[in-house]
Order: sequence, then structure tokens, then C-alpha cells
Amino acid sequence: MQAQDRLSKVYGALAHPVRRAILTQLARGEARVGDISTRFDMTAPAITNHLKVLEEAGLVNRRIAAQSRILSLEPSALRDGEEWISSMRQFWSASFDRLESHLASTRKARPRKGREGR
Amino acid sequence: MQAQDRLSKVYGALAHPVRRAILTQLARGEARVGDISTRFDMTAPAITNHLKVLEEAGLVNRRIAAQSRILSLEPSALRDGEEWISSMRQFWSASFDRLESHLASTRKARPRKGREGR
DNA sequence: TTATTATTTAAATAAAAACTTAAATACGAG
DNA sequence: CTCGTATTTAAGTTTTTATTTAAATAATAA
Repeated sequence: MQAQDRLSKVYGALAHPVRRAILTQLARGEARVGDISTRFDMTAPAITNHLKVLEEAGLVNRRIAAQSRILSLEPSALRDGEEWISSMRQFWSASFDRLESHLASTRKARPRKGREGR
Repeated sequence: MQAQDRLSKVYGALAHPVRRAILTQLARGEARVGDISTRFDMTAPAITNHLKVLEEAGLVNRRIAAQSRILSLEPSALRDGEEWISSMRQFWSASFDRLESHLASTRKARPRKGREGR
């Protein structure tokens, strides 16, 4: 996958159910690595790795406290992903509307005024 | 990645820059496979594969026309992904606000009225 | 200091993803 | 029917991911 750009990293991080579950858990509050790994029936190193992926995507922060590491969400990070997806949806439905109206005018067999622009 | 569930497939599909670019292109209108593969400096089979990923995530539709296959966006598909991400963001900022107000009350050393509800 | 708890790093492996080239299909045009 | 265009399948290779077990670190408790 290579994932050089930020957006790819964010979506790549969200693509794994365990990582989404971790984010959901963290949304309820900070947690230690151990709190997470006990919940997921997975070895600690595996969790460490998922956390690294989330961290590299900028989705979580790691803070050292005593002998534990406290994970917390990075509030600003999902924004890019949300923006891309929602602007795409807009664009998307706009093109869908164009298709709809095109079909409508075709159906009426009334060639309104050529094919506007293009 | 395994990607058994729909959401994982959607995010997994969006995780690759070429696939996002394909979606962007399709948002401007339908396209044949060839229109896409010429644009991306990639062999046709590679594109076929990316399209399969997008299709399996429910993001695009394939329609056969003459000797070409016409790809188009599936308007409803991004919704799940958008919903998850935005509800997460909400949840997210709510917990961030809780933290903020907690910090604020701590700073003021004035325990306003306990911790409203919870 | 030493033992204990919490987490990461190393090393190894299995499975999935991303590509490529070469061959196979599917259609419409002659 | 044969040919050419458009795309997909096959097969094989190289990377990347996802995980595990075992060993290494870090910080606190005794």
C-alpha cells in the first residue's frame, strides 16, 4: 500500500476493525495500552502495532505516565478524512443530479438548449 | 487486512491514492476502463484490480456497453463511511469538551456543580 | 538493589495487496 | 468468419500487513 500521504494513512488506519474499535473505546476516555489489549483478545505486541498505525496517521497521542502509556484521541485528525469523504459525496450527488436531469430531459424528448456547456 | 465487513472494505478502498483519484475522476462523469488506465500510467490489469476493489466496497458500478465497460459511482455507498467518521468525530469532540471543562474547573479550583450528569 | 508490572523491540512467519507480463475473452466492424 | 479494440484472467513476484513468541526496557514498589 505504501501509504505516503496523510489521507492514505488515515483511511488505512480506519480500514481495520480492531483499530476502529480502539478509537471508539478512546472516544469514551483515555486508556492505557493494557486496558486495550485485555479487551481485544490479542497479544500486547499486536496492539502496540495497531497503536503505532493509529499514531502515524495522527489519530491518537501517546503520553507517558508512570510505567503506563496513556493513549488519547487527537481531536483534529479525522477532519481531513471527513472533509475528503464529504466533499466527494457532494460532488458525487451533483453528478448524480446532472444524470437525473439529463435523463428527465431525454425522456421528455425536449432538447432544452443543447447540452449546456461542456 | 482481511476486510470482512463493509466499513473495512470502504476505508480500505479509500486508502489507496490511485483509487481515490479514480473516484474523483468518476465524480465528473462515467468513464471506460481505458479512459482511466491511460490516465494513471499503470497497466490495464492493475486498474482492473483497483476497480474490483472499489466495486467490492460498493463504491462503483460496472455497466457493459459495446466492447467497453462503463464505470460509474454508486451514490449511496460513501454514506456508511461518512456516518461512521462523523459520529466518531462528534463523540470525539464531546469527550474533548469534557476534558476541557474538567481542566477549566480544575484551574479555577471552583467545582461549578459537580460533573453535570455524566 | 531486586522483583514486578507495563509496554516495546526483535525476529520470524503467514497471508494479503499491488504489480507485471502473457494469454484468454468478448464484441462489433469489415 | 477474421480482425482489432477493450478488458479480464492467470501466474508469478515483490512488498506490506498482521500476528506471534521471546527477549529487552523502563519505572515503581519492596
